[in-house]
Amino acid sequence: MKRTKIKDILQKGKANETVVAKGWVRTKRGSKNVIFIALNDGSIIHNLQVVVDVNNFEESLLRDINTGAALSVTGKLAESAGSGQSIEMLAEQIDLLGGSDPDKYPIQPKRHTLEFLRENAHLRFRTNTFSAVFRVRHAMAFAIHKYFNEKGFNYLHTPIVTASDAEGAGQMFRVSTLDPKNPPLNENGEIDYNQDFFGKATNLTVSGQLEGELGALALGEIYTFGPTFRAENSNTTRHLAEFWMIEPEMAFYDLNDNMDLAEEFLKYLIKYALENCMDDLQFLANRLKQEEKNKPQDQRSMDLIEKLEFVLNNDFIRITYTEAIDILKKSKPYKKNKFQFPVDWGIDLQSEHERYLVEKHFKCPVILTDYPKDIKAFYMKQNDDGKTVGAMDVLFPQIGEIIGGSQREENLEKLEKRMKEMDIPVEEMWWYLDTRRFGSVEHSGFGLGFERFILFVTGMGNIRDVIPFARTPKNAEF
RNA sequence: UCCCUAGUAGCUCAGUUGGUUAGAGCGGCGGACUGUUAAUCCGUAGGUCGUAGGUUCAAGUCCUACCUGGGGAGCCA
Repeated sequence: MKRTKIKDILQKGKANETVVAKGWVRTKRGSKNVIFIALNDGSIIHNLQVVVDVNNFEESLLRDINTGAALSVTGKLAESAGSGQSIEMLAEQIDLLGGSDPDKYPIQPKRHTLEFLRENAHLRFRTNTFSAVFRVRHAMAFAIHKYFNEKGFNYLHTPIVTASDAEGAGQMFRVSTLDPKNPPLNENGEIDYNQDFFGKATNLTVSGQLEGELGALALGEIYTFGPTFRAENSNTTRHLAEFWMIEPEMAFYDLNDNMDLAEEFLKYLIKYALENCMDDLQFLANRLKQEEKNKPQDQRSMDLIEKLEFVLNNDFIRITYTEAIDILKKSKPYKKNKFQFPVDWGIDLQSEHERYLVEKHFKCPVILTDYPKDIKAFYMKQNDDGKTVGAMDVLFPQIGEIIGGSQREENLEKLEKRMKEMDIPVEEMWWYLDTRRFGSVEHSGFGLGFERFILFVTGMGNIRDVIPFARTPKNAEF
């Protein structure tokens, strides 16, 4: 007999039907004559309650059914006599597929801290919280492809190994096959990368954007969705050394089109989550409530599902950097000297400023546009005022910058001039500049940090808990 | 990288101004219980107090360095 997934049993199973369920034991409890096993197979957050008449089974088998063990159970479904579930299974045959020593299995049937589970990342999928998080993560990855496919975007695979160090997005991981103990040297005594695998120094990508632009300026609209690597020594709840990024790039889009797309895209994903992941979201919402119940009222976050619905049903606020500086200068914390960092036109906004705008002033996602050119990348569209560029950052409560994007400078002379000003090697970037030489058009794009978005949707607090195996400074276990 | 903070049983933590044999809850194990919901009740085992130095008659407790975790900041997605 084929196995039936527990999701299907719980949602479609009928009394008196005989089925086979396979899964892992969450808890076992019971008395002299009857034992209850909570069985979970990852298909849904809920467990199947297996009812075992002790007299029908070998004592040694029952002894081996411990938390974490894998079972195949055949039995008849029945309306539950207990109150926690509507349907349950009366076991007729139980096979122990894989035992689990209760003395050594780290995941106990009790509350664990997220820190402990992070150190047991190989087994944390077996908890309610992490199975919920990773089902939601999957659903969001799927919805991303679905959204772009429906809009006629092409999924473009940009390279993971790159020779370009001009992307300007931070420190890179070197990729090399040279002997680290005895690398070949050139006349100047420097490492001779001509002898390396690719004949030049190469790194892991920090962004697929530049290659993405090449695709967009022919295919029209493309997006990338792949791993991204930054060798920054960042130790925060929202940075990873290896993370996944979605980067759409569109020809014939100006900054407003870009913002419209970003907003529509985020709302599409949130709607998809609400329509397809309700069980998991409900669980995560409760988890968050439990976690925060000891906090004072004003420090608790909004109910997760209410928060998602709020973002879905409200327009994002769109203001310029200049207007934001104005608002900050008129704000209470500014006047009372509560900000730690200065607020002045031309300097980048600090976390505290962004949080004030999003969480206190507007209480809504905010898109900031038209930043001073000196704090933004070389490729951004230079505005007519000569001072600002057509950048846009989407700021979310708690997470901060979730999207960073811009209209791209399509004018060859302006772009080359800016590159020289910022010491970007123009000659090496000949392939990028060719798009401006031949049929250059207005175009735009942005990058969405996938894990930051998953933080928002799941209500989790640490980015290391929304990626299966986190890579952070001093940590590449598993 | 900087600032703050923590490291005591499998897990979560308590351990007073340094002072005899280091505690609890949960989990594990054994037992009880005619259907439980992270079951309940009784019993039981389990600890080089992060590592290395130092101060002291005496260090889980004080000092120094290092390692690791957590929070915040910077860099950014």
